[in-house]
Amino acid sequence: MMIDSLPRRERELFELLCSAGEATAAELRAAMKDPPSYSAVRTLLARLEARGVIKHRVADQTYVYKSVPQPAKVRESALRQVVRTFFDGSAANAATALLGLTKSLSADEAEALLKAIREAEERD
Amino acid sequence: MMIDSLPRRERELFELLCSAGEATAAELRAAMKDPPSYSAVRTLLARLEARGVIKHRVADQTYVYKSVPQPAKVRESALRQVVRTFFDGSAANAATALLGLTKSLSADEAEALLKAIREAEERD
DNA sequence: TGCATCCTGCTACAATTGTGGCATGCTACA
DNA sequence: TGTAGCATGCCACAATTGTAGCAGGATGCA
Repeated sequence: MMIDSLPRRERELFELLCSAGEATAAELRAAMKDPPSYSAVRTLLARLEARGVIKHRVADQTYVYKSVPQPAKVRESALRQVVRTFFDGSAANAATALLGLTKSLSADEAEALLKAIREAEERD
Repeated sequence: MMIDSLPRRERELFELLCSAGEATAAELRAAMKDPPSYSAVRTLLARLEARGVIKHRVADQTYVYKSVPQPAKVRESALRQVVRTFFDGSAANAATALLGLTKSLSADEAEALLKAIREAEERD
């Protein structure tokens, strides 16, 4: 199911869907850049569903889509991909770079980071 | 130039190239999954070059390709994309998740992280 | 009850992508 | 010197993707 194997537009939709959690065709369309017709969006969603990467439920006579794979799994594989591609496999370097992009750090966030660091150190 | 606007295979090559720094068609082909013919790879590279996202120099009668945009820029935009898509815009959460993926943490890495955290806190 | 809506399921088709073939040109070495 | 080995530049073409149109079925309200 690997996300990088999806064609451009399907991937865009899938990522949008991951970011939204759940969404209808219209909502997703609104979030796309250069949104094609509503009809086109639905075709793409149908293709994604045919591939088995997303599924829908019906609510109010409208399809509400969501990712089939666990969000956590998708996230992890996306992270690994970035780490491999841009950080020579070093997750730590990637994390450091990420912190460089952070505007502000709440106390909770800082604490969670420190905890994650301690745990990573223990895993040595 | 946005990387997500590239078609599947071109994107794959571009990412491989980012990861390698510089590479020839043959090297890139070797790194691809389900490598198509050498000829196909060269066509893709030519297209990427036509788009202006990669360029080549000649060394030993062979083209050596590399990314046109600064690696740092590409990295940053890739990170931002992941953060937006999978971490609701929170770089700190993404960094924390990244640490959860780390096998081991060297002293240098841990120190760099702590420094980055301190700096992020000061930016508040 | 009839008409706007909004959604869905097809169907269709052009453009882009993915892939490979072939002729040509430069080395290198037998 | 000629022939095998690579690499390049075009060219061609099938498959996939990107995009949209249209018919049909619910819903809601004038």
